[in-house]
Amino acid sequence: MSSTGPNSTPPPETSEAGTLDHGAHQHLLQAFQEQQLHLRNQLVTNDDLRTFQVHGSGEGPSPTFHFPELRLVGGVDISFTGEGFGTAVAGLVVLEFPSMNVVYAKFKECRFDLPYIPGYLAFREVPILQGMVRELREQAPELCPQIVLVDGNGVLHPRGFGLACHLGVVTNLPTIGVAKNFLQIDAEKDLTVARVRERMQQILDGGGDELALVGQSGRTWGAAVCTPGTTKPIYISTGHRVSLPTAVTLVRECCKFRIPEPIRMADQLTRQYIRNMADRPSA
DNA sequence: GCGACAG
DNA sequence: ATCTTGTCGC
Repeated sequence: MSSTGPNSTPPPETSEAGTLDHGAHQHLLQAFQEQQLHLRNQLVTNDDLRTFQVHGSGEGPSPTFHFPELRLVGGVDISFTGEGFGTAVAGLVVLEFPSMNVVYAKFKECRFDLPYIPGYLAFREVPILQGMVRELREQAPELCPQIVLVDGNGVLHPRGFGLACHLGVVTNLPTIGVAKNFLQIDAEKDLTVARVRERMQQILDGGGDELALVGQSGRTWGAAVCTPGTTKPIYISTGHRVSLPTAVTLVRECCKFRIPEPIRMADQLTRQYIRNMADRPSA
């Protein structure tokens, strides 16, 4: 092929743990994109009324006021062990709503062949998480969550189909995306990290705590929310079978700290599992 | 070429 | 994501 001269000939081999060769996986990413475009047609953006039916009509701040039918909320997270860049542990937890008591927690060791690429998080994480949801349904169907909070974005994503959407569609479970950092969307040039931070500060100064993430196109991608006592927002977006207003309300009601409990527990317990793993190397 | 970059 | 204990403060 034509490129540079025969002098600076690039080495043919690159595969090995930690080597990020986007070119070598270009075809896989393209296939993955096409798969996503099909799945995206199945995305549901309105509320699942059985889960989110509103109780009463408009007064009295009760913890369960908005979601009288909601009992179980799930949370998923994947933590890395440090032993090789592809070695990780995935966690799926289920909490009781609104007590936020953990009633189910499962972990699974796994390895990744492909690197993390912004915009393609689902490519790595969906397979393992989908398997864990299937296992839960088989082993303890009575503990299957009515909705799952995912550590990553929903429609707040370059192709409008982040990890939360993807996991929601393939499992047919309602999902909400909760990201700890803002992912810029190429098409919305005005929605940059700096601008969002700036506008969020204005909201805070005005006594508010929530910023609608509306791009120049007019589309609402999600919301930046500073949960009580925090200045650094979390970025909430719809995954599947839920509306943004409902997603924001539910996430708020799951927050004891900055990160909603289901995700915080999934993260915390997964790390704990990794620590205990080191003591017992006997496989 | 440069910047941006969920976990 | 991860390297990392104690510590300053409401």
